[in-house]
Amino acid sequence: MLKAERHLKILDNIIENKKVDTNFLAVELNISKDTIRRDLNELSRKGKIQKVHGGALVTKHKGTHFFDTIIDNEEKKYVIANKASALLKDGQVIIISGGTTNLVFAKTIPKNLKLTVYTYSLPIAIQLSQHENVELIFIGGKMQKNALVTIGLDVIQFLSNIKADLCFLGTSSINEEFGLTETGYEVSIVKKAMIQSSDKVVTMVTSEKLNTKMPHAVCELSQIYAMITDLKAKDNKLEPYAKAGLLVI
Amino acid sequence: MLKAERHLKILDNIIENKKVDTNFLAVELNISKDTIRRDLNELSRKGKIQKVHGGALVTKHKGTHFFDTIIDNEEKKYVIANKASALLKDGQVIIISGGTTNLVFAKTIPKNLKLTVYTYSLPIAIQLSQHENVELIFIGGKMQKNALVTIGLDVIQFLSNIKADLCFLGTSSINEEFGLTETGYEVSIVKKAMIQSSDKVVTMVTSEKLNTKMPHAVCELSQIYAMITDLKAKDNKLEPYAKAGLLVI
DNA sequence: AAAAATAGTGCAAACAAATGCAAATATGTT
DNA sequence: AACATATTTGCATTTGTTTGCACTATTTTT
Repeated sequence: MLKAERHLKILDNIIENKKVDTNFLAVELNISKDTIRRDLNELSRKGKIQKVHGGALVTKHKGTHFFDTIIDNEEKKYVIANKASALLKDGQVIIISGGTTNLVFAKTIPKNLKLTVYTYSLPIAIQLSQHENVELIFIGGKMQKNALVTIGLDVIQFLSNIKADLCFLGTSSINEEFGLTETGYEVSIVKKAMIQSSDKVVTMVTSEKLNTKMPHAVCELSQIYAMITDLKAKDNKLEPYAKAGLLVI
Repeated sequence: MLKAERHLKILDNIIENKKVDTNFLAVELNISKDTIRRDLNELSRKGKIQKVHGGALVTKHKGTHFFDTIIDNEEKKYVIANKASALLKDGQVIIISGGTTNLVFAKTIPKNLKLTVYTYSLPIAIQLSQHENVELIFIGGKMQKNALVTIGLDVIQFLSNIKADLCFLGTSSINEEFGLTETGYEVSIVKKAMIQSSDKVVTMVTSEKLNTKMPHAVCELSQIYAMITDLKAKDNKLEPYAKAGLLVI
């Protein structure tokens, strides 16, 4: 059986049952569990399914509400988010980009902290609208439906008029040589603008995105103030970044 | 059963009953109490539930259930929304203001209609992000937390640069003599700007708001093209408005 | 204050996932 | 067709997770 054919069968199965089980598939499709796992990894990377221990689930579990969207590596993201929250101080003006890491970060921001927050992410705006003490400014523009963030000229223009203390960037990819890179062109442009509008840039990276590279450049390592990961600060995977002068947290 | 699957079931259960009981779950999901406890701990760490002795409770945040917020007079609003949707045509550019009537309206917009929609309401943006064929532009600015809409100079400025075919206004109050009026000053200003930016203004009014008045003026009846209510078009409560030249629907 | 119920902890067994490797298969090039 | 190259697959090994059990600690009830 062809790999692509197998993938389709797996997807069918997952849609029908809302979940799928590695062992079941191995028997059903008559192939080793290893291969099934590799298939699930691949489908998960493409965002078609949500991989979990023992199998996978449909990406959007319909019927659950907005905040319950399944978040990849949620544990890791909470680790990162908590470290990030520790950087915040009363009275700061910050910019938060999109992505699930930032969404988790928004959740962990202490409710008593007085902040001014700029964001262009709809889910983050919703989250922060629950924070009494956050003055929230939403950066308007054309909505990108999949990511639920605004993009385009309006966003860039808006950003060009503000100056924040900190900018928290969720990160597609980071790499010693090329710095931050993004999958999408438009998002890369917006992130550049965010960096221009902030004194210090903090990037949040889950460990599996370390040392990867995407097509669209955002910035060099030298422009980044701090990098937060789910790893211990002295993990030797992080050594090159510390050497490059980043504050590794 | 997969662990992740179990977690979803627990969440479903908890949302339905507002609470959940360790023993019950152990029997229901056919797994040891130890595991249920571990599950509850994990979900609690993620902030999805609130753990208590013997089980767990829902974590309630205002606005958590965006799509099922309690809507006053929901029936009436669906009547209005359906009439409003009938006015829409492919290719139109429309502005939608805030409020629950407009939220219901957004829900009833046919998914196959190609529209460009400007809005400054977070819940409406979320709703419309589910509509494949709607090009959605969010009008940014400072968020007003209670109403979940943006307000202020940025909004006015943004509106001054656009020109829409139709503008759908949710309405606080309407009155033969004073026209549309609003509770809040800032919202009244924004609505004025919306009217300026549109060829035609459609106002949606639930019948109990007819012939009432609020402190801040928005516009005269003469500036309105159509008024949609939950009543029959020829209901005699609506006669004065028809006489004033409005298209009463 | 004792009894009952619930919760936390450490442990070992079962199970699942990641990794490296080599054989098998597919793909591209001359 | 023959060859080199790349991809895919299964296996063995290592590493990490999950789970029930026995035991202890804590909380609730009587």
